[in-house]
Amino acid sequence: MTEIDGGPATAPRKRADARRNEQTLLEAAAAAFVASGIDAPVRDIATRAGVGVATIYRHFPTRADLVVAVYRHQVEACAEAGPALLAEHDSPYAALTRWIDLFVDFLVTKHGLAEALRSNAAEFATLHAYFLDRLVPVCAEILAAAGRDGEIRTDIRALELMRGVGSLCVGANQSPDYDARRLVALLLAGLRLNPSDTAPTLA
Amino acid sequence: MTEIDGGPATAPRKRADARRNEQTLLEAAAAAFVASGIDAPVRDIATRAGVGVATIYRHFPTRADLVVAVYRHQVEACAEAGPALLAEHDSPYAALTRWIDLFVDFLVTKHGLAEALRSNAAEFATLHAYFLDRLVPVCAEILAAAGRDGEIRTDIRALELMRGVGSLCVGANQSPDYDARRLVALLLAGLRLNPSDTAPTLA
DNA sequence: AACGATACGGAACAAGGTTCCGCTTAGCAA
DNA sequence: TTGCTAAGCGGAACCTTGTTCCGTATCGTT
Repeated sequence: MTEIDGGPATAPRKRADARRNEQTLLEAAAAAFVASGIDAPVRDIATRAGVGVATIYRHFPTRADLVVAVYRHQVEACAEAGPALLAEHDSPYAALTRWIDLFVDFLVTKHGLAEALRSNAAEFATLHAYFLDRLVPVCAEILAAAGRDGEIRTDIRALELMRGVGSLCVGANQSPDYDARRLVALLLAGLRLNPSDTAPTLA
Repeated sequence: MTEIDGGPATAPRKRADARRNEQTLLEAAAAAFVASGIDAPVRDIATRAGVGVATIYRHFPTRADLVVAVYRHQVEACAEAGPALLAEHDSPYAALTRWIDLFVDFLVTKHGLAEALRSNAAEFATLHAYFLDRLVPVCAEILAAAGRDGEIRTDIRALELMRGVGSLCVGANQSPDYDARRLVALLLAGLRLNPSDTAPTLA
């Protein structure tokens, strides 16, 4: 996203210290997110990075911008895994379960991310725009393939499914006896047209 | 919960103004919850009730205590509906879907309640203790009946299912294109051992 | 070396939760 | 009826966290 240089008369390339700070902030934020979830206090992140709070707002106007920047690589990896999984599995449904696995892994290891993704608060508009725009089409492609093969019902949209999965992942780390994966598996089982094809056990 | 009088040497019966205030607070809180969700600012509730903030804390030490008190009646009604539904439906699975419907209705009409129920934050311990202690056994009974009849898989516990449903209901009112009920239906479909028995359409 | 634009830090402000403390008043007894 | 005491009350004060503002420092260029 940040242009290295490139196009004709794009952004005039930021000052060196600004670029340095942005990088430092990303690392500090990543650390803070691991320690306290994505709701880590702005001051904490600023302190970790050794900058003032205003610097954070200057680089990342909303928390969502920061979150997006921190997790962009992982979202990208998840998105790219979709076509790959489709290619390497004969059954699109198998690819779907594997891909959803990746998505769940991503969500549950980032404390608070599922919650933010679920929320519709204006602050997270950026986060929605990026995460969903990037991942929904991937999910839709897998769903469509499975639908064509008659493996699953076709009356569910990708966004809807991902919202559901995201909701189930909220709070995954809050209780030892809440296993988001089992419930997601149940949800996916609900998609099947002929469930006797698959093992009926829940993980 | 508040003893009218009763037992031998129990709580020494609060002062009249205290009892009056408690009632006023419950009404004010109910109104505030409808207007702003269960996260309504303490000051708002206090203003509505015409009391100071400390009075709220005195009667309801945590927000969860207040929430529980406000919704106790409705939780009770939901709990009592369980056995009734089982009795009036031949298929326990049908009773299950109806009962879950009631539960979902309850959650989605109380902004923020599902979220609180899902959360494991220490503050909501009281809320968990009451809501879940009261409703989980009811759900368990219906699940067991459906399991005995071979309608659903038996490897899912009531608490687990209710957590899942609760999670799906979080954010039900946040997006016009998020329909918690459809997803809950999908989750319940995932429970079925022989889904071809039921209509495969999602509401 | 100097200058203008960019970026910075931290104080200041806002909003919400929680606690503290001096005052009020219900309930009881003389 | 009048006093007394403890339960109860109100709201100011305090803490935490997000957000903005502004005087100052620094970069990059001339």
